[in-house]
Amino acid sequence: MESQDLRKAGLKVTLPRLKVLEILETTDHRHMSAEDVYKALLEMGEEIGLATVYRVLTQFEGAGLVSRLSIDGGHAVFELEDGSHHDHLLCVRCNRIEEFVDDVIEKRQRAIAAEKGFEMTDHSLYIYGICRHCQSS
Amino acid sequence: MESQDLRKAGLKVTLPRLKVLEILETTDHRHMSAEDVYKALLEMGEEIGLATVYRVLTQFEGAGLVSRLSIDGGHAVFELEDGSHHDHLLCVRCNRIEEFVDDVIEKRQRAIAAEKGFEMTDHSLYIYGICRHCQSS
DNA sequence: ATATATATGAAAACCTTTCTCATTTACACC
DNA sequence: GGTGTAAATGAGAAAGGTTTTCATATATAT
Ligand SMILES: [Mn+2]
Ligand SMILES: [Mn+2]
Ligand SMILES: [Zn+2]
Ligand SMILES: [Zn+2]
Repeated sequence: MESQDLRKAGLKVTLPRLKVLEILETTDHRHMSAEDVYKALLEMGEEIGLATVYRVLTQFEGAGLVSRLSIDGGHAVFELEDGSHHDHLLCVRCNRIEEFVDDVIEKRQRAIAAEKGFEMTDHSLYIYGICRHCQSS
Repeated sequence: MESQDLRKAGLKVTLPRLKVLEILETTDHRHMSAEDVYKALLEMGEEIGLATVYRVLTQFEGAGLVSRLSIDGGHAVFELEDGSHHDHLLCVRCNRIEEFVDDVIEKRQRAIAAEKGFEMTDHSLYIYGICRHCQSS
């Protein structure tokens, strides 16, 4: 019952919010831009404004329901938050996104921040490359 | 003699290009946005268009003379290329940028790409935090 | 010196994201 | 179930960084 998730986050339960959540939960593209979500909703026959999609996604991010990736050069994609941190591999040919977790890297990052006297608040790591699928074509 | 660098890159030797190069070589802010470079040139009394600065920096990037960092949220900064790869720590309070190299992380990235079947072409890693200077204030 | 391909500056266009504001809606309360 | 009020919405304008357009100027080969 996702209405509860919204209430818990202090957000009123509105149709646009439920619909955005529904898209994120049912898509097979785990990582979607605001535009992607917007278009998916239009195709579903929903009437929604793009500004609302941006607002709702930003609110969801604030509520910890989704997380935002800032892909190279001002283009954000969103994904449902699953509680576990991970980083991303991006195919430069087809834009496929894969996920990974690496404890060695996570630990080294903390060590580097400490060495440099930084109180680490966050990090972003993207590996770019050509995915298996695109190599054979 | 930086004229040679330009010629080697197949770029005509023009005043705007020489001046942008000069700024990058003499600034004490190793990482500068296009706007930073533009303003520095205006203060020097140079007449140059912002579009030219963007163009020249992009050409320099193509020629391997500078590298571009895409900071979180559509704002690029440039630095003179020194041949050696490094990653960055960014202070979220004062925007200070520090550099680091970590071979363990570099190696793990290659291993992860290989595991996932990616032919790695590049990567980007930013550690965000509060710098030493900003912690005591 | 001349010709020609290339570079420049100013302004307009671009693209993603945010803001404004008039209108609609959710929900607490009676 | 109505009502009031604060919050949410949609349309379009605005923002902010970057790129494009196009007429003019410049570098370089001959
Ligand atoms: Mn992900
Ligand atoms: Mn650097
Ligand atoms: Zn691919
Ligand atoms: Zn700082």
